[in-house]
Amino acid sequence: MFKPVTLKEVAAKAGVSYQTVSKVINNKAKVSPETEQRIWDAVAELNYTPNYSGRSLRQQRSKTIGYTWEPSPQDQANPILDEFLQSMFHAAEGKGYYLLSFPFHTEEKKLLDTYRELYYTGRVDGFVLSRLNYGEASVPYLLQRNIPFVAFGRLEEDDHSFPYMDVDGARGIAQAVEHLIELGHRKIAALAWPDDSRVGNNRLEGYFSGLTKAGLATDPRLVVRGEGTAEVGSEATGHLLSLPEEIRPTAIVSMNDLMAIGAMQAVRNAGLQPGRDIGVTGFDDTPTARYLTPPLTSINQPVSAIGKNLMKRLIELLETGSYPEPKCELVAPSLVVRESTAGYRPAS
Amino acid sequence: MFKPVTLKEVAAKAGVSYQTVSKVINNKAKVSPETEQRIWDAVAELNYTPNYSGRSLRQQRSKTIGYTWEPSPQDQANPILDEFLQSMFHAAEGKGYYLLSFPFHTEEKKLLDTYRELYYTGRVDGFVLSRLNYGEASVPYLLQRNIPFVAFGRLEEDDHSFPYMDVDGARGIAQAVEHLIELGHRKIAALAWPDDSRVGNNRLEGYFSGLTKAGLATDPRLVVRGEGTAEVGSEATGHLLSLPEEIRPTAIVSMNDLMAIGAMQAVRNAGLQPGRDIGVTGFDDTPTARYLTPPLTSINQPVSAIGKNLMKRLIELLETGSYPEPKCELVAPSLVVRESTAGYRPAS
DNA sequence: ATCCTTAAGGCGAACGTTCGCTTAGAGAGG
DNA sequence: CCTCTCTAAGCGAACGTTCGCCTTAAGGAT
Repeated sequence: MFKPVTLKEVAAKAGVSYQTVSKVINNKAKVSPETEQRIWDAVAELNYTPNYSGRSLRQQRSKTIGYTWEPSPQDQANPILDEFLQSMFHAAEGKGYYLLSFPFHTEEKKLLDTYRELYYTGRVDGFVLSRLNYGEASVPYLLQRNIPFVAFGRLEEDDHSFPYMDVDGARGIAQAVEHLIELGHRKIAALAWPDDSRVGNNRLEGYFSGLTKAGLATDPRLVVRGEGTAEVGSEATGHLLSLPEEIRPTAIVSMNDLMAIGAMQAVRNAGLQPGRDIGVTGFDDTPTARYLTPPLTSINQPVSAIGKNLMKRLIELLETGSYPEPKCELVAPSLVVRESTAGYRPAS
Repeated sequence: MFKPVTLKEVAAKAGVSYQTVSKVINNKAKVSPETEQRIWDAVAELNYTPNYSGRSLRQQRSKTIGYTWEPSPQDQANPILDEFLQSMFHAAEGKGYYLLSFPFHTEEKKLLDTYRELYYTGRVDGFVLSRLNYGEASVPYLLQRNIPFVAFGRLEEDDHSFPYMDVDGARGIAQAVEHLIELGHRKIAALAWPDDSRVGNNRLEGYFSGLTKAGLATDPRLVVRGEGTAEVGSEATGHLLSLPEEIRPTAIVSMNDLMAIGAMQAVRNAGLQPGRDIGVTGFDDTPTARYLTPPLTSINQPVSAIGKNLMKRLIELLETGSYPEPKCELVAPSLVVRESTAGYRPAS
């Protein structure tokens, strides 16, 4: 391919041993100023670039972080992927680290094998995980082998066995609930996920706590569970709107934007106007949210901050051997109010 | 970190020289079946994993491909990123290649420097570029240094100086135009991009050719240019709808979905119904498209096929030294018809 | 004069591979 | 019985670094 310039050539040009050149380059040198200058000149003149393989072979570290993620279905762009990736490798760059991405395998064994191979071949020094769910096999697998990693998301509410950062989903939904109550809503329904979703359960918790905190009763009939798709959101909302007047909700809190989109469709189908007649909120603040009719009130996650921080901490773990405190951290999302919760006019 | 298992340990266990183990592992061996079995047993027992740095140092290749991309603004998710990345590293995996992603620098010198560093340190063997535009400095930079790369997108219509795959944007827009003509539209407008966009110009060309082919006259007053945002789409459409009756368009072809979203808003603001009164089409088939009211007719790019193919070809280039024919390839996008072009009732 | 310290830089070794040449031994052919 | 060929495996070298110890010379203190 290309003729690599090596330490030896630089050394020859500068009239020193090649090990001395190495020392100068790595700032570990005891050298006279003149020699140092000669060496730097030679480096510049030959356009010397230290060879990565040689370096990592010697140092036994790859300065590379592995990351994989579950691909999104076609109708549902991953709203945070771009931002998350960008924030991570920007944080990594300054320290000389890069991000290696690799295929996500749904088959568990294959996925774990990929982790194993990447780590034990020395291609990566550690991993970033994301979107964890109950029973995620990767976590114990990596922990058991002492493979360094950090996660965006957690497994159990109070599990501090591995370093992570996560969005306080309960807090976010609670904010949405408070916002609706402030607008005058009293009967608020929730579109929730199946109860095998950790993230879903956490968010739903915020729904209950938000209501309770405001002194409102919770009603199991107002909580509908299903896959987080527009279709499910629409059907569930149709059902909610058909409830008898005295319990029929005037607002709907969804655990993600997609369900909220379905909800708004169902509201319109029922001849009602989202926002004015029925308040609707989402979660994720997908780019789509602002282009819906009406624009959707949603909850935005501080993705960049999380990516940057996770990377910074992982690198610190790799370089110092210990993870900085706090090992686990929750960050608050922020409510973005749009017209889907504006202009509510209580019927009574 | 971890105690790596080396060839020598395997060799000791199998009672052969370590070079022989290497040969067996790489299938370059002339060894007796029994010895081979002994070696494989030892490999399995010790859980041997060949060291990546050692290998790539010796072979002078990293089996890694670099990729960077311009981050999307927050309100505008990159509709193809996930699919493109996934398709690339799935195609790469089988051949033992992985994808290294790194920060995109808007500052040209810094970007080129990153390319240079990654290549000359031997961290990557080549690159994938995407979203090229006129005067893209990376292309000549890489060509001049003989750094291997492939591109998603081209620079000039008939430039075959580097290998690429691209979507035939003109063809896609022409399809949209044909579709509208078939529905009975005769006055069709275009929301185009500024003329410094190669992609935009290419797509716009399809608008003209589509009209011409159907024997319809083109009218410069029906072509509005601007940044590809919803705001611009909306304003431009407002302007188009205020044109005198005899030239006022009944359909609007946009160069991307975002402008089409704006267009539909403007149509509704004018008291008209997108689809029935004014046909609207987009480009990109973003996930948003199907959740708009009404769902947006758009043009879908075969992203996965492109990613897979590009990667396959780049690897072939790297391993054989020559790029497979055809060096440059255009692929046709497909029109996805939805309600924004359904139910048109000519006023006359 | 002798000893010690310090600055400046040399040098051998090792990180884990793969490549290509060499060699030992067995069997075949004359 | 000698030579040739072939097979199975060994062996030295090299890929480009970094690490830690060693050497040398100069200078200062005693």
